[in-house]
Amino acid sequence: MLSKKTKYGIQAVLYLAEKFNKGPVLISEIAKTQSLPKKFLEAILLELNKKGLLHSRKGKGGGYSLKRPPNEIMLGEVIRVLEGPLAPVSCVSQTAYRPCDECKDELSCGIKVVMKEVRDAISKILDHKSLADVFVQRKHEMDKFTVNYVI
Amino acid sequence: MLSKKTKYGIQAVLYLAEKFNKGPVLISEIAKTQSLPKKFLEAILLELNKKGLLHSRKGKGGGYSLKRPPNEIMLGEVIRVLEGPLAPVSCVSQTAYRPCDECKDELSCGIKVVMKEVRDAISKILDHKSLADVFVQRKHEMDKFTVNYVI
DNA sequence: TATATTTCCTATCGATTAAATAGAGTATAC
DNA sequence: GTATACTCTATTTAATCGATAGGAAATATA
Repeated sequence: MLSKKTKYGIQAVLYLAEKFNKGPVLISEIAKTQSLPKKFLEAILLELNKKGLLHSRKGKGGGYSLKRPPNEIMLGEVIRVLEGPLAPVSCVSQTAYRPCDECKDELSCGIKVVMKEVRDAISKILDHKSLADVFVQRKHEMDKFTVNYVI
Repeated sequence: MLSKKTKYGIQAVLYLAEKFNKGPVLISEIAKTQSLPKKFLEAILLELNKKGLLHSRKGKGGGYSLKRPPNEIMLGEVIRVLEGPLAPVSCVSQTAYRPCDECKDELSCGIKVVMKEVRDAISKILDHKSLADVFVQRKHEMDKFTVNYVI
């Protein structure tokens, strides 16, 4: 299960995607409109910033913005920064490989092959779904439930 | 990332799968052969037992065994018992649906649709991979690295 | 029935992580 | 030079993880 930190982070970058090319956005604006705890959000954005997903400017007229356009930032990137590797076990992680310490023999492990499958399936989705894609999908989803009265 | 509890549990049921139809297996035997902390393993097996995956008998000649044959127990079941839902967010869980409390409006959530995709992809793998399947896969994997000297 | 065996149950412990907040520091626009 | 807004470090509280202890309950067998 994704942590609140990750969910907050995704909400925030989606908001920044919405405001892309409209100038810097204040942390407090994101916190207010998305109902997120401001101080916590501050830490989250800082982390995303350090990992190169965001751009920030201090002082008056400052704020946060996406470093790349929404169609070039993948959900997988955001999640990796805030939650860690996508892989269910570290020994099948592409970005953070580490042998499992419980595992005497990686070869005869058995679950490794299955978990690799899982990792690849997750990555196939999250590393190919951009913030822009999420927007389009959300739009579609909302339209399905919206009755369109055309006069 | 899967917890040690879950990994231990998987190791244990795989061992039980190996010993299926060969009578009850002692916790201490599993702990010893798989190098798992005995007391911790005890709690894990108890949980799997309560959720109906295992069969147990107390006293001399007792021990644990799989309640169903290895080809009828799916990895997904084991993981759900020990780790919780497969879904990355509770609002897309099939077995443990619960609205996310961060989420004002599930409809306009945006990430929900993506996470549903992820959940389905994970389930497609783990709910169709039985303990027996894992065995076959492990065998194949080991054979790939075994030079066969035929005299 | 007595006893050894083995799972079952409850409680507890230390360490780590999650979620959140506080407050001072630093850069920037005007 | 002052208000603004991000940056950094530290702390708090609660929850979870990993593990262990010790006795209760059930069972086989002598």
